[in-house]
Amino acid sequence: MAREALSVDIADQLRRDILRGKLAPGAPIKERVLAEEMDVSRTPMREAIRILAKEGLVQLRPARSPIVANPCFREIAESVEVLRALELLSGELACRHASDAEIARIRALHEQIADAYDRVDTLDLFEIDMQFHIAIARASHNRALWETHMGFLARLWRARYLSAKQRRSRDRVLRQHGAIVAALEARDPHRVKVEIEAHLEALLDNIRRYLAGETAEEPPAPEPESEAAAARHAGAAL
Amino acid sequence: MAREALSVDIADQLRRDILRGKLAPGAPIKERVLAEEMDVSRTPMREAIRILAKEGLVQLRPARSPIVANPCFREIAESVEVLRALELLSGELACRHASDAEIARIRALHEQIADAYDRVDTLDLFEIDMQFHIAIARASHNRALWETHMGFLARLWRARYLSAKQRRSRDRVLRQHGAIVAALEARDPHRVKVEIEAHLEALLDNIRRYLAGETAEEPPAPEPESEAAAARHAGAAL
DNA sequence: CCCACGAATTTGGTATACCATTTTTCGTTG
DNA sequence: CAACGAAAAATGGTATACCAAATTCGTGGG
Repeated sequence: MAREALSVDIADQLRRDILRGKLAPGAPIKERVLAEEMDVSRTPMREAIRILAKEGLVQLRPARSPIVANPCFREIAESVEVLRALELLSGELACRHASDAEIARIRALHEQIADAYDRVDTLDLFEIDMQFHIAIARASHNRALWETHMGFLARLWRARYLSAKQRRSRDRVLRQHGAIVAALEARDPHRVKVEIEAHLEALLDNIRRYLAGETAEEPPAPEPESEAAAARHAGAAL
Repeated sequence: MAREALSVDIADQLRRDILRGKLAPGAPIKERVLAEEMDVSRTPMREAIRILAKEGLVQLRPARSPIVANPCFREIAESVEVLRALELLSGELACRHASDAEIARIRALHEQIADAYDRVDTLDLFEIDMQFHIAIARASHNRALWETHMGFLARLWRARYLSAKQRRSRDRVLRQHGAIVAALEARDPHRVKVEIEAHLEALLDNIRRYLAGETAEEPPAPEPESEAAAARHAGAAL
């Protein structure tokens, strides 16, 4: 038994393809062709698609090909709002619970970013950025929190990546990261909160600017999704 | 094509069985026997199990039967901490974005609870309680928020239910609900925040009391789950 | 009597085949 | 030539069969 996994490998691969743009937003995900391309059967491919759907990277449609999610600005902004709440909590808890070693690692990641700044390509840089933010969430020592946080990072990967590509914002990002690290080292929850908020505000600005006038193509959200149907998630239909 | 569904029906059924206690915490979920019991094939049963796993109600183990999640107090407390952040944000946004009709519906649910107070059985009462909290989250008009919020409600269903069963806490719960509704009607974010915080604090107290000395049977968390493996979720291994 | 080793069974993961619905295309007709 | 309709192709959902790993239980040796 392949100890827990072909489907997650496929999911990883798909995720990369989506985030790298090989599968454009809005593109259909045909499980048959993708399964053949990757030389696996439909079953694990199907599971992989579900995994990505839960993460919000692909959108399932009843009796239709799933498509690569293509969130409008409003949807992105809503996710960022939740991400803000999660990161603020992470920061607060990290001040209380993080070990010195964990904070040191966060600083190390920050310096790694500053170091690689204009040596490596944006995507590689962005990977470290991701690790930086994940490390903060993990430093909260709250598993439910960092797992959820990671889910939102994945969901916002593309938007964050597009934001990070805008070179002129890099100085600001670097400064903000530095400020966050310093506040963590001081274990000053209020400063951490302020700095994280500023960082996310800047992210939202970048995204807003990027998406300003372009894709007004998609309908806001044709899906009705009745409250009753949605409520099943919580077992409300018990 | 049964318009997107058998697996979610099964998931609903399983969720009910878990929450109603038919499948006790720690019990193994054998996809073969459950599939036969429900007279479906293993494929959709498998998908259903994954759905519940993502919700945190069942726990997948590599090369082992999944088991019904049996979180220890620490894990519950961590989830409640995240739930607090989500509900605080919900309350704040609801103050700004909720329609009067939505707030009226929240009050109606509150009064329905007060009404049914000691007429109906705890489980039915609890369903309404669930709807009450979901309605607040939905009033935020932030889809990502209320979906995530609903996920945590599901994850905490059992703990919340056990808390709600303690009759002597019901008066307090009712008072707190009333205070939350009043604060929402006044659209006073600060009051909403205070009241929600009190409500969740009480919840945690109840759970703590309930689980006080009993199940110290399970190992804290034998799963190492390397950071690298976990980081895949966020595409960090890109 | 206990421990160790191995075979059988259990169980989850994967592949393949089948079915139902939807979409598309092509032919016919007004 | 356009529009409607039926047939065919495509696609996702479900069922079944097969495989490999892991646990378990029985047996033999110490």
